Amino acid sequence: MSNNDYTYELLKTEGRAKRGRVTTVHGVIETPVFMNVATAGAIKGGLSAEDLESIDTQVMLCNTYHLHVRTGDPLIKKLGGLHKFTTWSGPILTDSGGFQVFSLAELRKIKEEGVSFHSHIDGANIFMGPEESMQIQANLGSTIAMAFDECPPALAEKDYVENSVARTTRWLIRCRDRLEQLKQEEGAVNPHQLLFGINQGAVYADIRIDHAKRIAEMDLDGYAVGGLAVGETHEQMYYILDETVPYLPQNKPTYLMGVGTPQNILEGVDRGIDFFDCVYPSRNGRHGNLYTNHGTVRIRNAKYADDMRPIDETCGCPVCRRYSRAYVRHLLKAEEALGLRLCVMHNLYFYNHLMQEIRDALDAGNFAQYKKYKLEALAEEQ
RNA sequence: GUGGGUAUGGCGUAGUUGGCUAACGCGCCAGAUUGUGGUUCUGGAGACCGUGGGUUCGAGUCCCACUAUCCACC
Repeated sequence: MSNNDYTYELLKTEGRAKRGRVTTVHGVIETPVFMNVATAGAIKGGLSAEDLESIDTQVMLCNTYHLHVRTGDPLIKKLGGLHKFTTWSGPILTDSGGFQVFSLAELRKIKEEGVSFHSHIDGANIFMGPEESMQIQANLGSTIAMAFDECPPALAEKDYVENSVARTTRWLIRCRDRLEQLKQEEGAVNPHQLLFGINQGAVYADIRIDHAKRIAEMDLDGYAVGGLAVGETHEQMYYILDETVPYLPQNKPTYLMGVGTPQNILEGVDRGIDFFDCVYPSRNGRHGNLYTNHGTVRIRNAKYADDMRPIDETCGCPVCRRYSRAYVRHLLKAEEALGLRLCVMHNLYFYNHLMQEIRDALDAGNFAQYKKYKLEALAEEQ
């Protein structure tokens, strides 16, 4: 299980907040970090690998399920793996497909071996379990593979969640064992591939804690908290993090899956989270909802038609350094692809830069102060 | 000047043989979206139907005049 090319250094703490540094075969990740979501190997909205470099992206997140059903992981392996294929040479994390599978599958189709469901592309029958997910992720050769888990609905009954979490634990053991085999096979794309386990348990703190203890014993490369931001309140999410994260190893990266708003991220960092990812910056960008250091800008609104200021006068991103609100608005209205690209670039830079500010604050030992200031600034009206 | 056509929310239009709180698209405004089933979804505001008369129980729909505008002709 040990991996000499992989380290997590805990550089500094403030309360439970962690400032860390992850070293992988694909480069260093300064944490806390926001991973940029590139589901099918590219950020939606037309961003290239070069664009990601220009907005200080550290980690690209790709999706096992999507790459499996379209193009296919065997072909990507044949072409040299996901890094060579996309030309993104930095760290890549692949989601296991668990989340998609459970949004596509009926609950009764879940069995001990795995899940059968229909492809959203052509309706083809697909079966995916721990071994299948690991095989796909090994073919892709990502830096970090995620365990195949079940993400129960937020409103699931407690006895359902208990059974589900027990199965997720058994699946985790199978994931670990299968990935170890795959990494040692001749011609493995990434023999140094890392595996993160995923904590589940919905909003039941006792289940979460038992599960966290159980998977912490497995000495995995990192630990995610999954199954949050799926319909529960923010208070419930923060409560679960308060209760659960202390039982995950402090000397390993922690990852809050699918979260979230800038506010969610500040609260997550405060509770000991290192990794985040979310579709918000890219999706909101495509919809013309832009983040600034002083509230959000709905760039499609008429009041920006003759506004020659940048999207955010305090932002140093390539978009704000050059283009005006009026022009960006015009591009969206005219359905020019460049409009989407600029909006998504700005929003991802905003998130990446937010994480840089958070790391700077942790380095300086004033995260608490920074968080208070930032939450107020984010709540401002434009 | 003559003949013909058209006048409906900011814009473009639908309104059946006159019949319930005048519809739609765009635009505008406001929400939603959290390990992406790829320019999304939901809601809201806004029109005394060019003006003035007339017919009728009832007119955006029919009649008259006026005004504006378009086309053709002189």
